[in-house]
Amino acid sequence: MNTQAPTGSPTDIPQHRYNATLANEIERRWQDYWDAERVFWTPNRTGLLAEDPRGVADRPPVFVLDMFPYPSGVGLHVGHPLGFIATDVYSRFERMRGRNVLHAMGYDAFGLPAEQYAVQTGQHPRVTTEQNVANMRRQMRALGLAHDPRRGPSTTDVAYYRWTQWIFLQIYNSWYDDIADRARPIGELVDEFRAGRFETPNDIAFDDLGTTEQRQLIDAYRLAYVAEVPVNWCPGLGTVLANEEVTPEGRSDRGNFPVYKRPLKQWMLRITAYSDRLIADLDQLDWSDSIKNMQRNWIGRSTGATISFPVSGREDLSIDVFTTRPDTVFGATYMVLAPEHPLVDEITANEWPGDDLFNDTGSNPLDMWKGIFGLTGPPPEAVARYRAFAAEKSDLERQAEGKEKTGVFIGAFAVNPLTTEPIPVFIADYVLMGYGTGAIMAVPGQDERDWEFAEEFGLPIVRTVQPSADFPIDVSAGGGKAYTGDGPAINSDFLDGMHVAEAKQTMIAWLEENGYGAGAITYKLRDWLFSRQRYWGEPFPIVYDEIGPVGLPEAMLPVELPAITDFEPKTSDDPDAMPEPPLARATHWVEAELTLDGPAWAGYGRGPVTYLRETNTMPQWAGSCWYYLRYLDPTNEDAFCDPAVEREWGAGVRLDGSPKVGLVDLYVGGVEHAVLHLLYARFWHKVLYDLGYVSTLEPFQRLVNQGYILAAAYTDERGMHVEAADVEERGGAYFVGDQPVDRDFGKMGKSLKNAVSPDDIYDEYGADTLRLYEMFMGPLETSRPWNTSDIIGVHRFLQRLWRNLVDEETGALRVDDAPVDDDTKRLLHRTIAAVGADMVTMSFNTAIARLFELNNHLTQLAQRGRRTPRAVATPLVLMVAPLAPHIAEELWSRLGHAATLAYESFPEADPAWLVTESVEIPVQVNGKVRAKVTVAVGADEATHEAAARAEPKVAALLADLEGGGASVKLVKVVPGRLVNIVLS
RNA sequence: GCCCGAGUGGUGGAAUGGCAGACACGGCGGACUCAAAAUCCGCUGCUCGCAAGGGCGUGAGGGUUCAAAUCCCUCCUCGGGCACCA
Repeated sequence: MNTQAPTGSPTDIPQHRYNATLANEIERRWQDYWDAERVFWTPNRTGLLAEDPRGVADRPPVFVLDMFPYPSGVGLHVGHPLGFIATDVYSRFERMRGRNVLHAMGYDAFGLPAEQYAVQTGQHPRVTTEQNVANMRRQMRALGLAHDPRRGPSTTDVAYYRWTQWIFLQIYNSWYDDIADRARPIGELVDEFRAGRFETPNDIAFDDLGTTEQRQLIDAYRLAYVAEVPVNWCPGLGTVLANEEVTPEGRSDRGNFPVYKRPLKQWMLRITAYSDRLIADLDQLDWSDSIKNMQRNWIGRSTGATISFPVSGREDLSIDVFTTRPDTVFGATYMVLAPEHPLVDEITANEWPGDDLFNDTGSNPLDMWKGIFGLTGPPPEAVARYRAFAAEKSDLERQAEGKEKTGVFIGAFAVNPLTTEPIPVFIADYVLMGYGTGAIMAVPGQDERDWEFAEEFGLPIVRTVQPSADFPIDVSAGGGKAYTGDGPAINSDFLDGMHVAEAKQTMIAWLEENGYGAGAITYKLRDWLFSRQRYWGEPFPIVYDEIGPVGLPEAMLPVELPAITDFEPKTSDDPDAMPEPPLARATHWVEAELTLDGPAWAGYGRGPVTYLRETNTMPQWAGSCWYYLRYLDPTNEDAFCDPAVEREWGAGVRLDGSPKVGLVDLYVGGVEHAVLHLLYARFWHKVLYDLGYVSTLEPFQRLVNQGYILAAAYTDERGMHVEAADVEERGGAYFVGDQPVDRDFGKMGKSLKNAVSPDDIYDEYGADTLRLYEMFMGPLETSRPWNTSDIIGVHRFLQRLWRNLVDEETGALRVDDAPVDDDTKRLLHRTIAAVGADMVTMSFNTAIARLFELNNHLTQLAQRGRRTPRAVATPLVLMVAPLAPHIAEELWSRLGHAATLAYESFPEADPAWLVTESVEIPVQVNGKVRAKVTVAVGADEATHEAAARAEPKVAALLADLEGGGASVKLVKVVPGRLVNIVLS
């Protein structure tokens, strides 16, 4: 594998051969040069970073962004930098296309691993974090990534998180105006109350309300608010988690600990206010359909209606339900509330209804309705028992039980407003408190879940949509199933005969007219749980008095993390343990005597008061919601980003030339952030947009999700992974020593023990080879297996490229200025055209293939004793530069250029050399290629046909076929492409 | 179950209606060498055939078309997302 001979004298190796030793020397030298000459310092047009020695600030702006990494202690493996290399190649290409390119790398450095390491070692997480950042910077530098070093903040920098806190305050100090459909400053809400445009409680004028009432009224509108909500409490981590951080199995995404639903007071961000805009604006983004679909599904918009069902015998009460099928109300034969629904306590009967209720049905289903929970006591006892049963079940158990329906009748009845019949009310855990109204009308005839429940509990089933002909129409319990398709309404009075869409419309109109409901939209998306009981995160800029939370004035930022020694959140196996954040132990910090000037409705103006600080911290997503904005203006101490600078970078265009709506031109990162980071960041950006701090509607215009690098992983007889590096192949089987092992493929990493370190690749081939190999493996978006033995191919290319320009023995340039033959010229310009086009679409693998072809052609010239023409060497080096920048800089320098090629123009193809005089095209007979003929470019169809018929093989075949009785039916000519002669 | 995406030589992949397998790895053969490495040249989808040449071929089956890896339908397999969301 080593490019040097393992034995033999050193004189065997030409002194100036491009091998790992030379590559490493070249790479280090050019990395030093780029730093020293500030080659990749990108100027802004205005503000603090406007210094512009190269005069490029007025070029069209392009902002290229990577999802910034978490600075882990274990360092990079070769799977990590795939996206970083791709954005680097693209950035360098765009710079050579005459753009002003912003490309930088920051660090997402708050979070659990640093904190857990701190817990183990007692070392402050800031220390390990900074070490890890330094280590990662070094590893990135070795790859030759062209980042502006001034623009790479860490989210843990106080100068950075000060602005994270500031943005949180903007969110806190805002409310969502549903009429204007945007966020507005909270002071304007007070204006609306004072002006009487918004109703106050009991119609008391806003200024006549007590301070507490004023504050509670206003707080209820804020985009950041404290609420007691059922949250995902993870005692094993000692913290609560966002829905997005909980796996479908009901465990923590990180650590895989069990997660329990508990009502707790927590900070929430009102992302649901943006549900519609988060869906609608996807249309203007250049993202893959799959990511857009994932976001749409996550937000989960459903249209339908809310309907009120009066509670029998309780004229003051009704049960509100949400349904997407208002056309089926005539088939609603029972109702189900979520077990924790607040109405349950109010309407649960004290006694089971008497037998007389069931006389007309002939049989008494009460015992079935009571089920196992209602057998031995009155309804309140059944409710209590069922609630205990449902709460005890973890989400995992629910999953395991599948769709087995459980529940219990609560002794109450509601009235179906359409049939006017009383229908029984149940509680069941298949109805979720968190969605819709937490209650449903059950329509077993048209809903599979309701059907199963109805069968289980002996409830009546009424079909209200006529099933299509191929559908089992047996509606008896056990005989049929729910019909969810379209068809004419039946058993539905005034809807009968209408199809679903029309029936829905008609029913909604009826409901609105008769006061039983209205059209409605619901979402699966919940508000964002924003508190974490951890140390290593951003402190909230919030204090509490006896009334509630108070936002700190901007002047009091940053709120720095207090120095403590015990970083560990209290973890437990006990689901009933309460969260206890580490910051609560910093008692001297928690208590703060402050004078906050401002309006009383915001909690201000109380003179010097001792407040208690918020002891939760923000989740890791906070810092990553806006880091790209800080890249624009990283040293600004007066604003998170100068609006003029944001406008400058937001003014670019999309690939098709139309104006962009997203700030970042190209964002590359892993698909694992499809709904977490990407949704949160869009939400924050839109709040900042509404408040006038940014000019762009969206953060990320074009998104590319890179695939993973996979690698062979090996398991022994026990199924344990073994170090892939220790495995040998013998006769198609795999062994560690004498032990046979099984091979499969998986994402490269620590857990599968199949990581390959970039350092090993540098040592053996150099960074340019690694860059080129990762780009050559396949399209950026697809996952592909790492295969160390394939690297030699791209390494050979670089060696040949070097050899074609530099004499391996003497180190002299072997380039001359003799005229270039036409074949070479045509190939050069075809290559330039193809590579340029591939760079735009980031098809780097095919761009590299084209460069191989051109270089192989030069190798063949060399075989014939021809030196490489300078007119080819120059553009070839420039085309290689974005992909393998170190060797390109070195060759560029040896070609006699004094300065970096980073700002040279990317070669442009001369159209004159792209056209040829004649072209070889296939001739098909009956759609099968039989021969090839050469025709002049621009020849007419008749000439094509004549040439095809004149071709000996074709002529012979035609004669043969015609002799057999066939005749020419059609001659299809696509000029310059092919001729197809069809006989029959 | 629902929603995406993918399936092409021994391998990674190319071709998005017009010559299937560009480019690369691997393999085979050759040149150079005492020899090896490195380098360079040639061949390399399967199959029948001494050859010339023929047949087959992009997960399976069907369809549209002069022409399908590419478009449509049905199915299979793999990957990803969601999942009692009313």
